Amino acid sequence: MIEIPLIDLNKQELFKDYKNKFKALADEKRLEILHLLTTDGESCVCDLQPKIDMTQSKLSYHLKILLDADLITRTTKGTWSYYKIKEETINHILSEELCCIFRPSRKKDSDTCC
Amino acid sequence: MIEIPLIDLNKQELFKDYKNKFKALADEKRLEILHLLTTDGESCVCDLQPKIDMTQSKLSYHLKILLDADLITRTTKGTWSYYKIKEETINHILSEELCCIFRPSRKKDSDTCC
DNA sequence: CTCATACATCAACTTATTTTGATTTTATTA
DNA sequence: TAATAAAATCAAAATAAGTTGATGTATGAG
Repeated sequence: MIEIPLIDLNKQELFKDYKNKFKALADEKRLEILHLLTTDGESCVCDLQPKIDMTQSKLSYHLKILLDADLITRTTKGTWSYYKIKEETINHILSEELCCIFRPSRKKDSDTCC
Repeated sequence: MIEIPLIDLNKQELFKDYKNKFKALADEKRLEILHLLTTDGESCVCDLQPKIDMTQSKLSYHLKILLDADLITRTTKGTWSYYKIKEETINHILSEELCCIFRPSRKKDSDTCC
């Protein structure tokens, strides 16, 4: 006998993906990191560390969560890891009103900005 | 001696508020509830309960979290509690691409919709 | 080759969130 | 008035997430 799901599976998959992204956004420290990456652009861990008050291992932990949620990207050059906002994802999820906080390309110059 | 915060206080306040909203969104069950309220409009707990597979106390718990985050509103009529999407908040936070999932007024009829 | 730096990862621990079942409150109905 | 129904709340248990300090692994500089 076939069970009919209460809600279709594609939506369940979508919800799971959004849940992961919202979970990654659901932390003040991580919002701070995202904001820093938005204003300062691509940065390495050692750049971020003094700007937000956090130990290196904690910072790496939070960056990994943002990375896994596809909200940022990483490129490694030698012993440095450079992190950058993934605008594609951020813009897909967040409203334009949040633009000047987390959307680099919409920073301050648009009328629709806060 | 005055400490200069690494990041200004207004932004900290903003981040705290966003964190709370993202935290409320960071759960599959709650996204399901929001989606149901989006498609079905204002509903009471007893309407929602059979549609999503959840016990009453669990449902009330999750509704309270959405309510506290200002993502939905409640009106009580007699012994019923009716919950409704708070479009103002949803639209302020989420992108238009998420409209047909969580934004009642943008449902399906717009080209920018998914 | 040795040392310092940048970063990731790990395991133990602490804290926060979710689930469960029972209870309470208020309102409606018989 | 007694019985039922809707929904909120509570306390205990179960899960999950975040923090900490230590360790590992490259890489680059001297």
